[in-house]
Amino acid sequence: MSLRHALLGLLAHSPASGYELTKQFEVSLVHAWSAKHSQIYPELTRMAEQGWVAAGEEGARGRREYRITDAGRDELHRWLTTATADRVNRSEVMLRVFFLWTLSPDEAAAHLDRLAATSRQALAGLDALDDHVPWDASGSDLMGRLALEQGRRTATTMAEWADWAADQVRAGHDARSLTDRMSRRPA
Amino acid sequence: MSLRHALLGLLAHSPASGYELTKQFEVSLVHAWSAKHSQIYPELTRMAEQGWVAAGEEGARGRREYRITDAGRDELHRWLTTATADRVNRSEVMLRVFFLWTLSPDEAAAHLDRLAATSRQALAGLDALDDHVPWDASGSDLMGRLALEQGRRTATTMAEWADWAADQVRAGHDARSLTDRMSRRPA
DNA sequence: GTAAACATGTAACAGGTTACATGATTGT
DNA sequence: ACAATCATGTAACCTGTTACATGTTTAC
Repeated sequence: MSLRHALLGLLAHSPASGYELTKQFEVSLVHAWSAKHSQIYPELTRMAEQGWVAAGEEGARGRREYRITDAGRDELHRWLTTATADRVNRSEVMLRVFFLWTLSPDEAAAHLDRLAATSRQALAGLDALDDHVPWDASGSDLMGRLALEQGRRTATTMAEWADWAADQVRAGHDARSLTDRMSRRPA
Repeated sequence: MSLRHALLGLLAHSPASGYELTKQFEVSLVHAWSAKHSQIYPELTRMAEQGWVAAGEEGARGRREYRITDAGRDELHRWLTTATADRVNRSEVMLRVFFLWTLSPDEAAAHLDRLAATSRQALAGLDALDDHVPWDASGSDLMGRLALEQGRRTATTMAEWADWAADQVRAGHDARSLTDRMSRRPA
């Protein structure tokens, strides 16, 4: 389960309340993982029982701050260094592509055009995020910037692929057979 | 829910039993979605109740074949053409990257090297798949090849990013501050 | 005073995985 | 005869989302 490790990672940076952790999922971590408060609060309770985190005194407005324990840091390190088979990619976007053949060529090409536009919008959003985040020289901000760059490259790749795929579909529509025109990777 | 639509998409190609659909998830669709037979069988029952698919007679070994109905085709078309906000990306890979700062620079760089290697393995797997699948000129095979190309491009992007990120981490380790050396996108 | 933000929790449900359970047919 | 593959189903459990529910503090 990744949620526990996401929480450990956030708490490794500094102690925080469930409320604050929820906000961090909404902002900094949103492109990698997400979680609602209704999942986070019970999870923190279980992690405290397990000894990975420790709950502090109850503060103002019932705020309870959690801090990571040594056992928690050990578990975080174990999770980061033990190679685990990654869970299968689930992509609704790609699922749709598989079934685009059931649409008319015009509809399919339009769908791919929209996909390219959406990817470029996502890219613009990441650029804007980069501009407005006050990055410092800390290790965690550094990794945040590496992750952001990954997002940029992935969004760019998706946009360029969608352009290419739309071209392929349109070329196939114009000619007798799309297959003849498919550019395949060089042998 | 995407499972229903994945099943509709597969049945749009040809009628099939739950068993056959399960196999198709394991093979052709595995890079886009996955589902176990224990999820597929009850889902087909519900879809039949809803009128999106129709169950045929029970054949040998209790085999029951489902075919898509007109209502099912309508729903598939609606799903493909109605723009739906894509569910948030969940990536355990990127989640780990966010927390690499808790490791030593050597460990972090090694992690990114492994990530690059894994991506190149995935790329090789996709190339092998392309070679051994008997593609024909049908629309569904065409879309399969477009999706495969997307996988190739994404894997390549990930590998190149991981190489770059590992360099950044190592450069930061060698120098006083990693930030000075981070290449940022041009304004 | 009142709206916004802080702060925490529970319940019901949907989606998905693992494990349990059974039986028929085909190939060797 | 035995193993592999075909073929279907249920139950328990885990993860995650939406909705319900409550009370405090700060800023205007």
